Amino acid sequence: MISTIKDVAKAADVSIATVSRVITGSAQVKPEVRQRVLEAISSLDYRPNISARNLVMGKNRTIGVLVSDLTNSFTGEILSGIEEMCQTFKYDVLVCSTGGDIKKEAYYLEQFEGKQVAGLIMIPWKLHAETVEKINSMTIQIIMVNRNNSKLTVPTVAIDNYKASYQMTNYLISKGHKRIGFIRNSVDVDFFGLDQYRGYKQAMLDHLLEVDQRYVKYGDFSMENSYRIVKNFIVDRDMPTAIFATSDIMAIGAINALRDNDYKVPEDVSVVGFNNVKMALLYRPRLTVIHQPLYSIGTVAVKMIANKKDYNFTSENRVVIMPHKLIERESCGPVNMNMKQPPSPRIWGEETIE
Amino acid sequence: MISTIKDVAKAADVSIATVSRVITGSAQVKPEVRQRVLEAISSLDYRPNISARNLVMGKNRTIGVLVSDLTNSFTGEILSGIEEMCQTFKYDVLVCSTGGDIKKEAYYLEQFEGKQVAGLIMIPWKLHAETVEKINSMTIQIIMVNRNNSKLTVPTVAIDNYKASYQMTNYLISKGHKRIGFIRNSVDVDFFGLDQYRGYKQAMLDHLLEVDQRYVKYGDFSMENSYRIVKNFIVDRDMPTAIFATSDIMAIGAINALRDNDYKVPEDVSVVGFNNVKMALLYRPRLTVIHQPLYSIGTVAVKMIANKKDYNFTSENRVVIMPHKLIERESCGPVNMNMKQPPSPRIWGEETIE
DNA sequence: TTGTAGGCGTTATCAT
DNA sequence: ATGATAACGCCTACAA
Repeated sequence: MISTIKDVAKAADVSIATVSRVITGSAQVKPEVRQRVLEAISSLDYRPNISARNLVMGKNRTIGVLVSDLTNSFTGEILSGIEEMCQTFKYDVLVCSTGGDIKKEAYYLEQFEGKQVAGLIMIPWKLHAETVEKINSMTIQIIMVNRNNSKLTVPTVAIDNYKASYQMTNYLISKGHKRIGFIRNSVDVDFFGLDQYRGYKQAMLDHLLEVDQRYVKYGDFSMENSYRIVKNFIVDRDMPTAIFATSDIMAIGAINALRDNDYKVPEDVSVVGFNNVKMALLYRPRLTVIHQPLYSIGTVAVKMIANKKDYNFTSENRVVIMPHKLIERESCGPVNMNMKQPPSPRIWGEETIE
Repeated sequence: MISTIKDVAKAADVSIATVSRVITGSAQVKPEVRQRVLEAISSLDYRPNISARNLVMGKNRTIGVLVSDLTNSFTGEILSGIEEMCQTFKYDVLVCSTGGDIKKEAYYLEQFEGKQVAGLIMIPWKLHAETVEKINSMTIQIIMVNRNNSKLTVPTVAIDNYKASYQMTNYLISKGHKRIGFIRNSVDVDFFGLDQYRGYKQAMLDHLLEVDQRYVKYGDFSMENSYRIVKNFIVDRDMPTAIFATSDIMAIGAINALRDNDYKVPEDVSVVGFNNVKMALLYRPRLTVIHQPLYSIGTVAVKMIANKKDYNFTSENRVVIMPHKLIERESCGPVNMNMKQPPSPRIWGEETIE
């Protein structure tokens, strides 16, 4: 049987008010009484009921996190930062996963509102127009992670995707590449993919290079899709000399497609990634990438909720930009002018996870 | 301003009891009244206060999850199963991460007890003796995932690590390997590492093969450590023909060390992994592994809490065994009797994540 | 079918 | 320093 504050009061022969004082430390209690209470607590194995406490306190020390995919290490690394910072701020972390399902997204948004969480951090794959509207009209504090959009009015943490992409494209160009494949994401209204594409385009333009739409493809963050995209480059016998994938997993998919067809990376084709998840370093060749401070992004998101006043968000001043950097590793080299074409395209099975 | 059930009652001109009835559906309400209430709810944008509801219902629809590492995709995949099943059972998922810190482990165990969660699922790296004791004496329902121990008295979900390991070792032997390196984990009292080692040993014994302790090493689930272990095999000029790593990441670390020194996998040395996280398939060569149904393990853990009575746990009958399988891919081949030794061991930098 | 009222376990505001 | 007691928002007998 679970014991309540009343049981403790009875056992220690004091009022419940006194018990409450010793557990909250909200007021002085005579040491000997305090001792009696403490003993009663431990002998009865008493723990305060959180629901009751939250109810009377009118505040919910929990932060909700709404993610698209928990198995993704990108999510995991941000989540890790969120969790750590919540520990220091004494927030509970409530996690829900949508799998990218827009219905679930709407449902959980309402659930979280019902729970009246202290804040909600969203780590979505893509931003649907309907969701954006809903988000803007929510009464709870929402922080958007790594996604942005002109219609959005809630605070956001992200890197400067435009600059990062511009920088990486410049780097590729500096290595002599002119035909640069670009695997982007998130059609829709999402600024994530848009900013990255703009950065790529501008860098090309600044070097008087043509943006050839045959080389600009839409992925969906999956390795399978980028594998297919590169496979089509091979089938079409029209391979760019470098491929800029806007996620590490997509970069790996691209390299795998290349390798499975006897292209060498980076000798024949250079491939670069985006994010710098752990796998970017585990994979061989190690990926040259744009590094995003995922863990820090998570911690900042929590701070934005905990110290809302300090940030003083307005509709103009609502996005916190985190630093990124370009990390040179092994998957990118100088352009190879005489890239060999394989004798003939092969037949491939699709890659799937058993 | 957040509205309560009273506001709704006033707006709809009924009692709060009636409002409560329409939101819970616990009793019949005249359709027109019901309609009025519904309208009031939506116009006031009312959401029931979860704390109040939980308080009066005397139950806490939340399941705690205590993990060691959120960035690990092993954790992510189990968590994903947990989350999904919690959705269907209408549980909230409260996540805490310890980073393997035993103090934090104890702290969170108490926190969860205080919250009186419906159940607590633990996904630890290793099982410390002190923790085991604490776990056994807890009043809340705990489910242990993927770890076991003779001292433990709480329900557990896991695969049969002994059989899995036995099977994999047999497979290696069937490929002609006799000198098989084994990278194990979790010293302590943990059955996880122990069972796997026993399986390896038995398979060797059953084939009259010597278990050479020079080839049995302790990793810590990290890629860095297994990299170092294999590097030492090279330095010692004493390389087994196959390496059985008890986690995929450690297998990748082993392969990377091999590759960085011009050993070919699987031509020169075979390497196999354990778990089958997504990376096992993304990496090249694709890893031959023991597959663990991580997602299902997560779902089962939740079911064990939700349908506790059905499982009828006793101290003898407390572990639920999930099916595993051996998946043949590319990282393991027949033994190479004439494995070349590199001219001389090189100097390596340690692998670190920036 | 609907309303009244008691109680869930806490915290906090009064007195004392 | 301590003890009554009134909230907190909700559910549910019990009455009407």
